[in-house]
Amino acid sequence: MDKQEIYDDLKKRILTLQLEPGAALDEASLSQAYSISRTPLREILRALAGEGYVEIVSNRGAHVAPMSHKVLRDFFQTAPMLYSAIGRLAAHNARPAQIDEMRAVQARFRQAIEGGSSEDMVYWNQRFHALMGEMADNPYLRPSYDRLLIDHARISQTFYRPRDKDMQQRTLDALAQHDYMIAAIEAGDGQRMVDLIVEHWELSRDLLEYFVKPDPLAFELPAVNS
Amino acid sequence: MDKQEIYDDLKKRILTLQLEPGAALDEASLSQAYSISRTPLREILRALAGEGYVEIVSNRGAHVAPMSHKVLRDFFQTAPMLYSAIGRLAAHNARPAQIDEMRAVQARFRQAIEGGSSEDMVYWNQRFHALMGEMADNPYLRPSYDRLLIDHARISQTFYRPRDKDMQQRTLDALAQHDYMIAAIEAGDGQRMVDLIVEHWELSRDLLEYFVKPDPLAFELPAVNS
DNA sequence: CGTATACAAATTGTATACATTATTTTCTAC
DNA sequence: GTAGAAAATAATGTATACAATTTGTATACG
Repeated sequence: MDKQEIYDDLKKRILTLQLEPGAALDEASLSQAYSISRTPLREILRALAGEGYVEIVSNRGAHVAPMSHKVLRDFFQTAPMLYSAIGRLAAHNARPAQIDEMRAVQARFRQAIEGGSSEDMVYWNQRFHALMGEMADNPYLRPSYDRLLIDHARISQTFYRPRDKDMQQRTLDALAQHDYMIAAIEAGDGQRMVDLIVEHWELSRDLLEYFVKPDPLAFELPAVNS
Repeated sequence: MDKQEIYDDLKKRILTLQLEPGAALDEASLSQAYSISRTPLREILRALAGEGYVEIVSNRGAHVAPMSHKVLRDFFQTAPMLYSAIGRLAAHNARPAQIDEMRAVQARFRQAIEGGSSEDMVYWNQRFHALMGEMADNPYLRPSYDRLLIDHARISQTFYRPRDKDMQQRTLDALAQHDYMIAAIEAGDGQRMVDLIVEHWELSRDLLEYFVKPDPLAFELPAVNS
């Protein structure tokens, strides 16, 4: 494995929760596992920290970025705005080669759904949306957007129930929405894209909010939307 | 200078254009200048790359993040949305200690204006807005917001004319708006904050757009809001 | 029995030497 | 004299050794 592959491998393991949120990333073990010295491994960890996959505290090493309760609140608060903005820009700025690549990724996503591998599903879905971020071609929005995608992948993985019929149907709906998105991007239709993104988000959000109880005390307290 | 100080020093030099966009950052020279070895210096450069201050290309070293024409277009397209979102959140989430710190920073900004040092002005204005980003306390929005602030500082510095009477007046207006913002944050008034941010942005934008021609072709094309 | 302190182990941080990749210069062929 | 290739130079990338910091453990003391 060269440096780039190690980098991608760690990303994938974090996205698929093979490396759990908060898990310690020991430099010595990792460098031994990947057969490189600590120096380049440290640089990889620092690059991952810059993208939000990892948190580093001075003299206390690197840990997989945690998923606290606050993270979930902020996630639901922030995602719709950024997803819409990225979607609109993607429709305006996507290049033909990128659209081809998106079709290829979508095909892989479809395969993963048919194959029933939830890990692959989460990964190729993530690749689909990451590619949309590339299409948007806005260097200011991307770092935030990509961070949202990291946690979106991890949250989905956490709550996914492959045996649940309802959830299977929702997954197929999401797959179909992806196809419509590709069409909207190809047509350069920004408004259509925003509508699709909102729809897509609501599907995802309803699924997640079913499992996420933002406040465990809600049962004992009056139900107030703060 | 310890590692953190070197890190901060490089940030400051990039923000104030002492290190120009695109300038090469040679590892050997820098490590010698700061009296540390190349290993920790490389880590600093990689951390700066993660925040958008620096761009690193494999085997070709680090350069100060460039300021292309496209960057300017994207900047004007993206800033209003993120600035408003951050402003609203800051009003909702600011903690008393942060408000105190903001007052201190604002005092320094006022001093810089009175002292006439454009470098200090840009720096303390940047600190003011960066602090607002901290107050907002949203880990997803911050990386994008901070990147916008980097280029905002650099663009301002590029076009600032300290002798221009009109520009001096606008600077004083901006200073006053900062005071109103502190009041809005203290009152927890998110909507008031958004209004102030929009006003503040328009002041800044008008100033910059006077110098920046985002699209030389616009003159020949019909004026369309795409 | 709980707490504090001193020592030991483990982990991260830094410096230096060496390897690899880019770039520049120089030489040769045409 | 120019173009191309080869060598020299200079840069970045990696490995290893050592230093500093943190964490864990044992023991002494209240």
